[in-house]
Amino acid sequence: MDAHRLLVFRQIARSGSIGAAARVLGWTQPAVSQHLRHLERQAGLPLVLRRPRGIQLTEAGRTLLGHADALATRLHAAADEMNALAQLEGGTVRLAAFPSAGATVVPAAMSLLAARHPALDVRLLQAEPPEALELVTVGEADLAVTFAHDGQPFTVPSGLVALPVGEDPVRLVLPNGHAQAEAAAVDLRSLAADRWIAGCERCTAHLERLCLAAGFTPDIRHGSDDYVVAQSLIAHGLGIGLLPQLALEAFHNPGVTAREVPGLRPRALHVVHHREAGRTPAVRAAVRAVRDAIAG
Amino acid sequence: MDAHRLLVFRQIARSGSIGAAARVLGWTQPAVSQHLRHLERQAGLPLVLRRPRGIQLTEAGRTLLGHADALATRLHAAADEMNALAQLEGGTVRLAAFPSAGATVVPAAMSLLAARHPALDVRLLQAEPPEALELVTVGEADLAVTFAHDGQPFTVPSGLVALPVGEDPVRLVLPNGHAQAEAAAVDLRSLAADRWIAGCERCTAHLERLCLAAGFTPDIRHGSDDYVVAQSLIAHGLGIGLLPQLALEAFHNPGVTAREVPGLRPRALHVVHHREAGRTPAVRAAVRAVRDAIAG
DNA sequence: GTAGGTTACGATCAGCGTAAGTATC
DNA sequence: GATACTTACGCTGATCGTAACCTAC
Repeated sequence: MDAHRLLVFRQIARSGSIGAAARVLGWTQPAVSQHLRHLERQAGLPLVLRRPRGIQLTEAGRTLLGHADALATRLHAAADEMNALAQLEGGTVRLAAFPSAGATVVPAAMSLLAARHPALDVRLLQAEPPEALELVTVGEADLAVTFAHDGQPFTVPSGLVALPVGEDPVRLVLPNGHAQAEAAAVDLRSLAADRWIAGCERCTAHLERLCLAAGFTPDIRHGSDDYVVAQSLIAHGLGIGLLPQLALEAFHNPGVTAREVPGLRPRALHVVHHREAGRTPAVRAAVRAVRDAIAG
Repeated sequence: MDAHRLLVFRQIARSGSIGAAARVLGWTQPAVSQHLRHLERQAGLPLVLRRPRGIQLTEAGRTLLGHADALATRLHAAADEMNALAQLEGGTVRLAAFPSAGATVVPAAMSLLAARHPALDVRLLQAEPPEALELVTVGEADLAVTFAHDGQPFTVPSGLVALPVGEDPVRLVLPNGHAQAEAAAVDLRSLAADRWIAGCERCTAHLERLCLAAGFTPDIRHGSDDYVVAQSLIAHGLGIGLLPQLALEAFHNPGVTAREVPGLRPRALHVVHHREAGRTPAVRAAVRAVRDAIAG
């Protein structure tokens, strides 16, 4: 059964004659006649009775018309739904973001998205960058918000693309009253003797790389990728650490002081999605919203 | 939305890759790829994510797949139903027949049809030939069983075709004990003085034409197109008449005697249907059954 | 190398239009 | 003659195949 012919047949049935159907379709009469002939040959049955003032459906024709109507309805529904998705009048976008972004810029971005496209369903999944990339790779998330420290090679799995969406300065975090808390200019070299609190795996690597460049190996006593825990450890004088600005925006323990370190490069923020997803309106809108939330 | 492309897309989704879909379809990979590209362009959305070992559906793709599945199901259902009608594994045929046929050959034909095609739904409508033709013309019956007396022009409305299916001898019906009831050979001329019982309009015209040819005008006292009534009138000695053999087979009043009249031509029996209906299997089967019932 | 996919382009065939013919009113 | 449809046939264009190329593993 050829669906196209079925739709032509439907027009014949609705118009009441082959010629009328041809006029509606913008075709000539023989073109429509041929379609009907093919359909009847394929069905092995006459579908219409040719009468002087038009056609009349046979039993087979009435039966087929029911199917043709259902077909047309389906096709329209499909087109409508595709249009809704293209116009962002529906659909879902799933964001995977690391915690400090999930507590700051991502909610802001989601709020922007909700305002711009109320019908869009936005969902947040919390995941550190490596897991976030995996979620996108396997299709459980549409967009990952990730970071990469300066000097760390930032590569994404093949098939994915990363777009820079901003930077996140890295601060030195000291307990209130620390010797360097009020110094004019902070230098890592002056902290070689301190004890350190490390963060996530990649943050720890970044810290070690920086200290090595400054001429010492940091004495890392504790580690936590939870910025609330890290600040608490620091506030209790158990060590010092580096924390990104986003983490300090998400939560700032009053017992700690954050200092800018000259020469300390910010970490880069990216959004990552499948290469093809860059043409999905919902993903594009989400990317714009994340970028605007960071810029705003 | 192009239905054909949708079905190709369905195959892609089911196969898990464009190449696999191409193999199933017996096409090359680029052919399938093009279909997908057109579909994505028309939808304005990516439908699949191209991954190293095949494709993965996007949200739009999953949505569209649902519609494509529904479409395929419909098309199969339509084909199945057309096939059932073509194979006489379903469907309806409506017969319009005049009373004496409806009481004799048509039930026999319906019985034959039921035996040959148990799933076929056969319906009988009783109607004198002119009305039967009208029923077929307007589509309320598929097949008319009609008769035409010898010498009567038998024409059917345009668009309809008539097929001869047999003959029905016309008998002279006399009350038992009538002078001619036991004669060696009956001659209409010997009945010029009798009173007559006429039948339906066309039968009356036929009777008058026969009598005129025999040299007299019949003294018609009563008329009834009901053969039971007519025979009752004759049995009571109120007149004599002509009745077709089918009417006598349907009902024979023991008070009447039927005689063959040499030279009296039988009436012709036809089945009539729309020209196109001649290719409808159910109608063809019904025609065969009527013909076989008359011949058997 | 193998597997999956795309782009570019040529060739073929489905399908529409034109023209001519049939039938009914 | 007007309307409805079919048949015959030519031409165009959608669509499929071939060839060349890209990417990932």
